[in-house]
Amino acid sequence: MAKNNSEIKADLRQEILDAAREMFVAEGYANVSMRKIAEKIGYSPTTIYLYFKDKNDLLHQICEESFAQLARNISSIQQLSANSMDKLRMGLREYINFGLKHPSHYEVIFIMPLKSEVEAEYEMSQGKVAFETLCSSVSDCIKDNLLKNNDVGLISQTLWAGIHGITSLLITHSGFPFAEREKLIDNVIETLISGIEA
Amino acid sequence: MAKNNSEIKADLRQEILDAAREMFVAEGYANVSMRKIAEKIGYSPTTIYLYFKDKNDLLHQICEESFAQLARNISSIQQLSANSMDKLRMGLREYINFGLKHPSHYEVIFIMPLKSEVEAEYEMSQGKVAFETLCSSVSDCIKDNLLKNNDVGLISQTLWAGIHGITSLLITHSGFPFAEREKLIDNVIETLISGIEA
DNA sequence: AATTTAACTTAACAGTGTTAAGTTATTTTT
DNA sequence: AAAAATAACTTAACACTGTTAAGTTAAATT
Repeated sequence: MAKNNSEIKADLRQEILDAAREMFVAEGYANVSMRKIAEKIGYSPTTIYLYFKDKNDLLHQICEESFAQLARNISSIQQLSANSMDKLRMGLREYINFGLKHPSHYEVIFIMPLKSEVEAEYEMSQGKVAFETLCSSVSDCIKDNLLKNNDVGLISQTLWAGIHGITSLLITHSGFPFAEREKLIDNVIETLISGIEA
Repeated sequence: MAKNNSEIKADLRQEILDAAREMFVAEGYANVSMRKIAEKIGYSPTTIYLYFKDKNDLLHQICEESFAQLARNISSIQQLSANSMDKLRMGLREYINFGLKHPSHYEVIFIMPLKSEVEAEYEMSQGKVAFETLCSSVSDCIKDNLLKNNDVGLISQTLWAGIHGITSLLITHSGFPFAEREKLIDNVIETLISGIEA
């Protein structure tokens, strides 16, 4: 029943991550202080620094987890038995849905600029996995001769720009009088698909 | 030679705006404190609060100025003698260029989420002007029967999503191994245009 | 000449991220 | 079994932050 010490230690790191993620999502990164996180988990603020370099590092670790989740979601779509173009469409939609379902989270991951000295080292290491999943979906469409261009990287980055654009606009400019949400998202995806189609 | 008092007062507001903009651009909104701004202009920190409600308000006022500049830039393109589709293309490119030329500035305007109680009141009052300039450019293309859809708002929002996407990605994910910048921007614009074209 | 107003400052509050030093309990070594 | 080392955590403090209430000083108005 009782956990031994190493389990408790391992748990504490995850406990901090869980508490921080929940609070970042609920109140926004800037509005959550190390002291508040510490209070929530019942430790002193400085304990967090035993597990994470600083507040930015804590954010980065949470980003990694979320990137990994998004990558799994998109990846599982690619294993459905549908044509490559429809799977690409579904992948794009999953990306947007992921962002809109976790707006504060998406903000933290993709919108907020994370300037850290060590950022270059591990930046997007899981984010790259998610992007590469998109690339392989695009690659499948190219193999099926469905696109007018065969530069996988260029097309994938263009698609990413499009879906990141609509996702982040809907999140950060919530006061703007956008068209009906589903209709707008459909239009963005169909415009992108139609723009790269053969 | 010497300015009278009302001129000095009027100047001080602009002086604060100029100093704040320069520092926000150079160091990022979060890294500039009211005290640093005050020191730069040679007044006490609290003086700023005589001209602006709070730090967020100061940011909003700067945004308004920049929106207005962007709107003028795009608007002047629409008065060239070229076909409506090319002018639309040039407008899209001007938007992206504006963002990349003033990355910290763009960040402050379009990327950073500005949650203020009074935001809804004046949010994007100049931003709307910029957006409406894009709308009228789209509208011209529709009049010339060049688009496959005639929903001006929907198309404009889709285009905005695309150009905002590439601009903000290039700014905030500068560590990502993007394709060659000009090639990528061209591809985004051509994909969007080709996606809405008749 | 007295009063009001405008423009600005001082001092302070309540918070922030972060660090250095200290404590306590457990584990390892002798 | 006693001593030393380590791990896990806390206390106290530093140097900041945005913001406000109260105070000052000089000019304009009555």
